[in-house]
Amino acid sequence: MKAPTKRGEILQAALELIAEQGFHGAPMAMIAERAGVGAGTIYRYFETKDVLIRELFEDLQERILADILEAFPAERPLRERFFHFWMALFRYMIAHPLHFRYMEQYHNSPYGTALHRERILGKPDNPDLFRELIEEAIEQRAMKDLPVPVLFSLACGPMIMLIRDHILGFVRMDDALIEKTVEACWDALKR
Amino acid sequence: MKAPTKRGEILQAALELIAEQGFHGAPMAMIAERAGVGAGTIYRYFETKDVLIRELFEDLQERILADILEAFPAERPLRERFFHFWMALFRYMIAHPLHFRYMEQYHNSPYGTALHRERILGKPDNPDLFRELIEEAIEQRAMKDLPVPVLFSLACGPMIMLIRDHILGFVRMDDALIEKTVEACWDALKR
DNA sequence: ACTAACGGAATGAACGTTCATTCCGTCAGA
DNA sequence: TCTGACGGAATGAACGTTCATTCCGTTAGT
Repeated sequence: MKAPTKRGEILQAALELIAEQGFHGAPMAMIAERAGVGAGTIYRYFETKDVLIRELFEDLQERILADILEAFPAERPLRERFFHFWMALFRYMIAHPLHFRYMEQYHNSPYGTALHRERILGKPDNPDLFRELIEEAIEQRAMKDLPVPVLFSLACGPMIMLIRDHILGFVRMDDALIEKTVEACWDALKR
Repeated sequence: MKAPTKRGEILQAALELIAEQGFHGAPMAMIAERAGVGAGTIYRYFETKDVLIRELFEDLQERILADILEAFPAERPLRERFFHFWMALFRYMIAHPLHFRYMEQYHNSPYGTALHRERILGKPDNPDLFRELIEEAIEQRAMKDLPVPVLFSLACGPMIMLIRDHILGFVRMDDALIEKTVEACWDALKR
């Protein structure tokens, strides 16, 4: 399929260890070992551990966005796009639990806060799909009259908690249940 | 008012450092310094750093619960109790941002997962106020027909995100906005 | 009333461990 | 033979924890 490059092996090893054990449980030596690589070799591809962590995050972010954008019904009504967005994200995370766990670790760390700040304040060069969705809905007066961060949290909050609970095995989210959940979020948002 | 005990000083110092900097940013030496205490002294009060962290969590948990239970309208209708619970929790966290940040750090760590498991599976000796609220609502058929963890996340998820955003200054939650938000959550939950 | 002995509380230098990073000898390909 | 990629031992900083020592309020003896 794809010839595994050294760089790729290192990223994959870091992903697995950090997702499963957190940043604590992923020392460079262990990442090297799992990647089948000398400890020093990592530094040929990543300047520091920090850079490795950040590049892995950006890598995953791109892959996730690409997945959601695939078959995105850009021309359909708002509600349909809202549903597509969340269903796709949910399914992706359930199919790639390591990606979710990594993103979670990343967000709950000093890295995460700076990123969140950019999202809230709407960094322009990063086309934030969900943010655009919300802003369009506000224009159409389809949503409750609440500040953007509140609307944002009404949708994101439950999703994130539920994906974690599913991955940890506390609840089984099948397609029907995901749809019902997205529906409930929509009820929270809609005017 | 209260004579500050050494134990209390240590807990307060740990709370501040961990809430502000995370577990990483709070080495024992630094906690000792801020508490105005020798490094070794901490070990007269807490067996290990682990124990210190856990006892601080339990201490905060108790204080928060006591605050919510104050003036809790136990005999009023479900909806009113739901509103009281979330309004009180919200106000408490906004008034005590360090407590919130500490709880967040704790939950996003190995400590947190075990705890969450107990909550979801319903450890009986810990009277979980919100869980009881949900279960009563299910009996009354006042809520959507969804599994408990889903209902749970529909309420908790947004609240947690919003309290963080408020503390980080991304949104200003005043009493009126909090009420509107709780209302939106209720819309997500109600049948 | 004064002092000397006592003992638990407190201290912080020192220890052992863990980690990110660097260094340098080795080896494969050109 | 020369070059640069590679591995893994070496390095030093940072951390949690320990322990020999100091400090100080209390007590017992005179």
